[in-house]
Amino acid sequence: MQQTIKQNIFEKALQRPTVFKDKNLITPHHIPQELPFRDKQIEEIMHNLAHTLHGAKADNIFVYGVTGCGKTCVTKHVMQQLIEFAKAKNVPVDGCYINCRTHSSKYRVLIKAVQEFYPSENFMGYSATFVHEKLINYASEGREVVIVLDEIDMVKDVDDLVYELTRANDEIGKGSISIIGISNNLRFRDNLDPRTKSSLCEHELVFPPYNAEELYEILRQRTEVAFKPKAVQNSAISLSAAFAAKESGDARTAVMLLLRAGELADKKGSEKVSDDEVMQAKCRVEEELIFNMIDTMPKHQKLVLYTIAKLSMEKKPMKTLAGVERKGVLFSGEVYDEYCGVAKGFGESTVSTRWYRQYISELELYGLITTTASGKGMKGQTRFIKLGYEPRRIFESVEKEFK
DNA sequence: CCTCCACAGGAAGCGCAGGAGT
DNA sequence: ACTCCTGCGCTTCCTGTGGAGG
Repeated sequence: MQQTIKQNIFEKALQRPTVFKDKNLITPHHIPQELPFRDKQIEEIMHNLAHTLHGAKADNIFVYGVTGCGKTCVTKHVMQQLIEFAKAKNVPVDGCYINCRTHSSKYRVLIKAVQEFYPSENFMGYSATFVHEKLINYASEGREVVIVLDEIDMVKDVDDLVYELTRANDEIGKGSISIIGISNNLRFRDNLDPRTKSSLCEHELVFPPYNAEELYEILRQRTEVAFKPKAVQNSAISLSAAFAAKESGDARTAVMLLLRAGELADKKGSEKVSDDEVMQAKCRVEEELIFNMIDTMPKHQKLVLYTIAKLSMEKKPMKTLAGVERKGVLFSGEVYDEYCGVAKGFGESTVSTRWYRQYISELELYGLITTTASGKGMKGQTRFIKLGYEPRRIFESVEKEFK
């Protein structure tokens, strides 16, 4: 006997009420149509690229500013507009966007660019000269080509790359190649070869970080399109903006915060995103960051952190050493001894005390622990170590790995 | 005052893996 | 395919520091 087919489990997910109208519009990858507070930058890039529409080479531009200040968004936006316009007017202008984090050498960048211009062919494995020629040929057909190199500081042989691309213009008769380099590393520019610097930085553009009011406006605009009407309280937007502004003026963080807050509201079945959800989302985003960080740590650093968490939880009655008050505060030497025991327990070797101290300084740098130098009343010199985060969560997450 | 303790942290060097050059 | 080079993770060794104790 056949039973009636049960409702598909995903049906329930679809029927579930949500605060979102279109969630895609509030992910950090989405490029919005409007880019507030960046008119000046858009104008400047646009003016420069407009030369290409008259059949002339555009200046190379170097764009820099901290993460999440709109560099990539603005550049992509202007490029998109340029190419759309050129296509509509039938002007031979073309361009491509390359993220140098994934294409981190001259060769890989060139391959990627040529691949964009000849999508039907495969150039992987061809010699660097061949790829170079192919790119020149493409421009020589009378095209003004603009290549955007995002995170350009990640390219190992960046001097070679910029030299080759700028020099290519000497070989091209009609047509040109221009570069837009984007970086959030402010020192990168100063470390460039002087010749590279002068050719890449014909035009420089600085993107300042957003302040709280600007972030508020950005979030408000995104909320309007991504969330259902009145689903997000104004105070929740302000709070997200304030958190992000305090950290670094990073719009990406602000957007992520609001996205997570929306997801939390959905999970709870709430129709509104309030301050509470934003606060919780902030904790979650922080937690995600912390656990990602722990995830990528070397094994023994994890064990050291685990030991600190373990000892902080145990809160052993202190060895009465000159009456030092001890609330979750540990001695450096004591942690090392315990760590050796813990490592043995897991069947692991141990690192030397020197390297252990290195790990401790790093953990402090990450903000996972705080240390203070021993003052009076202590024999010799040591560091007091205190965990800056709830020990149980760390303890459990690391323990899972070694069991 | 000298020595010891219990560390901090710099410098040098070692073994290894992975990439570049030939 | 082979060697050479380089960066990384780590150890060993060393010097420095400041209170405790003889």
